[in-house]
Amino acid sequence: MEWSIQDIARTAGTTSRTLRHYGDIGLLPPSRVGGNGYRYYDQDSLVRLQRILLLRDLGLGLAAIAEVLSGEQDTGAALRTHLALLEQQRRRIDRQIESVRTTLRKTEGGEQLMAQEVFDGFDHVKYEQEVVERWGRDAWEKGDRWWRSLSDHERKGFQQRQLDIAADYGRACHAGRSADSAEVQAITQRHFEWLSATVRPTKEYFIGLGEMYVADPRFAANYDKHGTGTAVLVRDAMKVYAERNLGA
Amino acid sequence: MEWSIQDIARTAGTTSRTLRHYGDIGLLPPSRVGGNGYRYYDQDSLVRLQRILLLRDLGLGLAAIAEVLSGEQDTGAALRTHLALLEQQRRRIDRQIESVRTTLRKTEGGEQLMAQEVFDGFDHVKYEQEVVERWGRDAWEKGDRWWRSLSDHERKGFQQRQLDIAADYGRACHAGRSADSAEVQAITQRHFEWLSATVRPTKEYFIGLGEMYVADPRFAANYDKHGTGTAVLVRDAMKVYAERNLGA
DNA sequence: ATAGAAGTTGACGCTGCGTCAACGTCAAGC
DNA sequence: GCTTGACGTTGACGCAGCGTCAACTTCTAT
Repeated sequence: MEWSIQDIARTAGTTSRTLRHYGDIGLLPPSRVGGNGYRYYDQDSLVRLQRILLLRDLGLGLAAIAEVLSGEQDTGAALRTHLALLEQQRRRIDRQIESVRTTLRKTEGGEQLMAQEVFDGFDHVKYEQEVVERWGRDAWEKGDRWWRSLSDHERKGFQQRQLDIAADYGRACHAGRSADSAEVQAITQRHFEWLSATVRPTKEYFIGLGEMYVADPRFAANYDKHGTGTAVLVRDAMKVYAERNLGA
Repeated sequence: MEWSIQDIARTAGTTSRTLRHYGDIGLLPPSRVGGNGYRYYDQDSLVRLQRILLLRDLGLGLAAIAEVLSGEQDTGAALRTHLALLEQQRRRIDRQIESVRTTLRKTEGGEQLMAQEVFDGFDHVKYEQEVVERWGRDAWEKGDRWWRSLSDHERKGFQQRQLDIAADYGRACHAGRSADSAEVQAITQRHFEWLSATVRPTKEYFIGLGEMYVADPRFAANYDKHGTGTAVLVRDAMKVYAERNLGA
């Protein structure tokens, strides 16, 4: 028995375009092509098509399907590989959903849509290269191990303390305090302690970090959102603190 | 302050190609373009870029991001829409994972990779149009309601009985029984009863169904996998059964 | 002055078809 | 025998979001 392209398309629940596509890429050649160029399909074609569509519904790509059907790859292996891939996707989606929910809560709570608490949140993977360049691989690895060792709760707490510090800087800035004022230096003291949780900052490190805060808008934005100029104040305060309290 | 394209790309953790793309589509134009064509970005650009990347990490499309950032669409609404979309995707993935697992179990169990137990598994949605054409909308809706009313367990059982019947037909065919033999007619009796669970088949319906089994490879394959010619035997047996037992 | 790094503008590639466009075929009715 | 309409064909573009050459021009440092 032989069917036209539309016949096959309809019975299999797909479209003629798809069939021509499968023909073009050699996945499902017509069993016969008429002198007029018409494609005709037989029973075997249809069985093959069913398998293709089945695998496709499972989410496999056409290339993978071709491999399975040509027997180059056994079905079980292909499915297991694909399963792993699907599970990975699912985790990704789950993470995204979580992130979106969080972001949603934040924006609904009136917070600005801002970059994550960069660095202060230690997005280590993303900034690994940069951190390594600036402070050396040792510092990176140490910080990373430490960060990973924390529980979710601890991480949140750590970030929260950072947010509080930033907010306090902001208020001080708004109140017109100078970088070397006792008030600001007290905040910087907390800032220093907060940072000490990971690496014991040296004088240069601490000053350099301060400069980073203004030079790199990713960081600056996190402070300046509490008022323009806060980032500059922070930098100066850190410099003063370092020179007063950290040995050469 | 002003940065080159690479500076921005590095600090934001993306590539210059991406930035040019965003420039091309108007999502993030450079703050300045030099006489030599070089792109330069300022602090505002970077903040905007951060927001873009944040939203992108949440999975939003560039078009959606553009809307949000231009203020045409409020962030909350966009995020909620997106959240719904993500959840939908997750359900899809979950279903796929389930299907792949099932298929995997089946193929590992030695079963052939075959099209699902078509029709006999009542893939109603897929074949709705066809069923309606052949047997009318009433029959469809009745069958559909019935099928939906079943539990998963019941559905499996129903499919299993069908598989058993098909296998028995296959054995009878292999043994050379004729369509009007008592043995085959006994199987057909079960077949009829099985079908009666959904619609009380009329004579014409039952005969027509038999013809469908051979005319349509989707169905034929499900019988002929037990041996070539089984589908034909089934058709004939059904015809005999209908004429003997079903009133005009 | 010259090398090498970094910049530019195209343009193709990838996935899986949907969707025209422009044109040939075939069965049916007048 | 001609028209009509349904169905067929082969291109080719479009889509999302950049990666990846390619072929040049510019900046920077020696």
